[in-house]
Amino acid sequence: MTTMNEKYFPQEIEERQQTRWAAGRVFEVEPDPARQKFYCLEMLPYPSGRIHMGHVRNYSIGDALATFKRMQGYNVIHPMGWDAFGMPAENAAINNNARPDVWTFENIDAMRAQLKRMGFSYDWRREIASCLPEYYRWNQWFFIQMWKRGWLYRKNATVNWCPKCNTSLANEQAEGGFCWRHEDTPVEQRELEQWFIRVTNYADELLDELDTLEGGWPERVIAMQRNWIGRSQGAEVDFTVAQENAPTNGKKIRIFTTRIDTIFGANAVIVAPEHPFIDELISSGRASVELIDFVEKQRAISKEERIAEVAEKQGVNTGQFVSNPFNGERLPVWTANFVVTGYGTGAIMAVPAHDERDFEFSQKHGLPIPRVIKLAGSTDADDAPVEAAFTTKDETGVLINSGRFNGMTVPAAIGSMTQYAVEHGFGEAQTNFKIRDWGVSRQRAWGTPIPFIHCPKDGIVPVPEEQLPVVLPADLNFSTTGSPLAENAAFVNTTCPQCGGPARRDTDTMDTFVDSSWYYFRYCDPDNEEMPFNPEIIAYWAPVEQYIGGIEHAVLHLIYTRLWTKIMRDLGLIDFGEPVKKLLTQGMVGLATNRCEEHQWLYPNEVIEGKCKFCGRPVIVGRIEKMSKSKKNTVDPDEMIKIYGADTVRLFMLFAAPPEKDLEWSEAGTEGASRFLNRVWRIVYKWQGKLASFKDESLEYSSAARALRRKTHQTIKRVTHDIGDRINFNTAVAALMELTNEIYAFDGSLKGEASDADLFTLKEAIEALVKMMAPFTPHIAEELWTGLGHNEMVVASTWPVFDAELAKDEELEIPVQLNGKLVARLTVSADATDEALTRAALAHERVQARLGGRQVVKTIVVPKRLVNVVVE
RNA sequence: GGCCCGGUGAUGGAACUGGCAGACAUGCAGGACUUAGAAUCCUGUGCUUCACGGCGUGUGGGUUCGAAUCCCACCCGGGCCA
Repeated sequence: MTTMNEKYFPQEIEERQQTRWAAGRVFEVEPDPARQKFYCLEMLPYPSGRIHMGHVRNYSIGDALATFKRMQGYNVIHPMGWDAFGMPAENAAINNNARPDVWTFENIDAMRAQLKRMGFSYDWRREIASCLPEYYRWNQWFFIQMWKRGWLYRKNATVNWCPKCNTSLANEQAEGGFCWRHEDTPVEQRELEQWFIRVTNYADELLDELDTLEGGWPERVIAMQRNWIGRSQGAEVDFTVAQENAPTNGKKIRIFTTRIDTIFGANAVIVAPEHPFIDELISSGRASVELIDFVEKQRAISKEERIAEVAEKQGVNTGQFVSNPFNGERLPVWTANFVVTGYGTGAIMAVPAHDERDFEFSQKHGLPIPRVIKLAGSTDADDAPVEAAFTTKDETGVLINSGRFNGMTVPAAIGSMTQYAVEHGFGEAQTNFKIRDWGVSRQRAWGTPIPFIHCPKDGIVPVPEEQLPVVLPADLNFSTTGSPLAENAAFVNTTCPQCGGPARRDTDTMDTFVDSSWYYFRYCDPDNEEMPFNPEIIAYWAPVEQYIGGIEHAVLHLIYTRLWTKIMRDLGLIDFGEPVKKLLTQGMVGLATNRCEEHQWLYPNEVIEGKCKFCGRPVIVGRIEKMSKSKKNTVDPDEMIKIYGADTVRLFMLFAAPPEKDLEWSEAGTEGASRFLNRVWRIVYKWQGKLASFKDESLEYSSAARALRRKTHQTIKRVTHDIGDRINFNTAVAALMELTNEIYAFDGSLKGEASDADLFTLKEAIEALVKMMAPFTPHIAEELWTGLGHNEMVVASTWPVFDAELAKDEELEIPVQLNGKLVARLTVSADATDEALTRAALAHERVQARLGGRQVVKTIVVPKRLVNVVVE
């Protein structure tokens, strides 16, 4: 047993305890069917080189929960790894002539050391790095399994292309027409042959199973995913091109609509600029100069940009006509920027009276705006001009000007008009999704090679599974404008596994979201060389009980990983479809920005008393923003650890705000956290060695001792609830601070020699306090635990259990209200009856004085909480 | 425009189910100890008033014995979608 130092030296004890945990292997776990498991998972970092405060917060939250659950007796798996493929490594290779693998592994080593300095309770034996062939071979294996089943395919597609990344991007990575990594770089459109995973097979399930996540996942993440999947039920209808329009006459343009009930109000058919109908017009020489010009311009702009709200609704009349299959009406065919391919059929019918975009478009181009829906009970004439689009879709809308369908409500008309279209052979019911098949090809060198071979004779042939992994060459040349992988002859040139003739390897690599779609399954069985993981082991550890990460992954990673889970289920590897039971999205760590007129953005330590350190000019303080290097509003976790120790940094992160809210880094707040730890240290130091073990039976407790015991047990109850049920660490820490204050008060109240009962009371309070600190500040808790004479580790000890009898209040302070306004407080024994409370309240002199003889109408008693006297 | 989340002291935040608004912490003020204190300990601290008291959870209304909490309208901030 080490004796405690009088003073708290965090750096010294933190190193000692980290060594002790590693030697004791206390965080290393194996499946144990006799114990209940708990999978605590935090989003794995990209190995950029340094941990930032966002990571520290994310992992401090996860670690607090992991330690708590461990102390509660769960078999807790708590792993960490590296999302190690991606662009920064490649950029380092290009700019600094570094090797991406070397650069990445150096970063991993540096960041692992930082995480270890934080003292997180990871089972490091399970660490994975997605750039290692031992990991990414299973990405390749998954691809081949999917290919065999037709879930992976190739097609020509217009892709979002970022000229800075030199690669294609998924739709999710190109929102608003800009690259997600280069917010100032507009995305270009390119036509490429690409690999796709058939997400649409799973779209219904991805949407419907969101319901099962309610309660466990934040509502807004569920809402974002619902929007993203974007299921819309409607119908497809064929419009036939009019006879006089040779050579396209008799052809059909198929449109998608969710409002077939409004088809009598259509005034045009609008096709996307990419629609084959436009190509036919152009190739047959029937397109006007204006049309060709418009189409060319639109095709160069990303779809996201075209349909952005701010974009003006633009279009050109093709000069062609179609007939409305419901009433034979001749309608002009237009093309417009707000209709795009890839969604529905790439063509719509314009119903200006009942669609806002169509209304705006028709007004601009002077097209007629007939109304076909009337609000039940409306007195508007059926042919009155339409002032604004009217989009009611429920039973209150009734059809007018719609022939035989007049008088039907909107929902009824949708059903019967769809049926009519089916019966007459010009349409069918159709469900569309906004979510696209997942384009997984990237034209990058630092990623998982896609394991296929292009043979001139046999076409696309998967690499035989026994030849996996297809390893990235180490000698990639990055000083090229093209693809380093495609230019590496030794990699590209191979032989066809089927015919043995010369063939070329596919040179695309996988989107890195593939890596992160299943990494936490691999943690459970990280060294498996036969399979991605052993299903029996996964059956024990998965699914994840608690996942913690940033809200920025609400639709990207978190949809892909749900998808991948369903794919793995259908491959027979697992027997469930949802990987994560509870999700916590933590808020960002922010700090106000500082700017000097001359020296631009300044780091916090470059500002001295509101002035620039370099030139003395007053600093312009900006609003609180997410910490970022570009604005220099960052604080380096390592520096904070050097000054305050890891425990203080962790404690501040957990105390300053509830986990899902944004948090402002504050030096003053950190000082406060540090002060608390010192305060605990001093009181434990004072009493350690004196708190010999007593049985508490038959001791006589003073009222002060009874009060402290009550506080101890109430605190255990509260902290257990705050961590376990609410995941609210800030209030849990506040409760521990309250307990500490009470211990100080009790200590100060002791006069002369402390009795056995006093010593027991202190021992009980201090030991509970130290144990409950372990999830937040494990190093100091461990050190104090040792100081208190325990040989076992506190992180391996059991969570305290409260005694309901001891937690009960002896007396209560009951507020008395008069008509809901506070007028007095009663101190009564905890078992006072409602009648006794009422009598005491009415008898109270302040109540009597305020009553002034008025008649008491009634009294309301909330048992053990309040009395309200109601008068006229 | 639609949907969602939020608005509480000087500051971060607390108040779990409609029941004492402001726990805990920061900051500030005062005191103790000290050669000294930016350490530590103690006390005070929503606003207003000499006081009794009055007023207070973005604004206005409502429900209720009682509203930070529920309902309606509005203002402001953030997010997602269009």
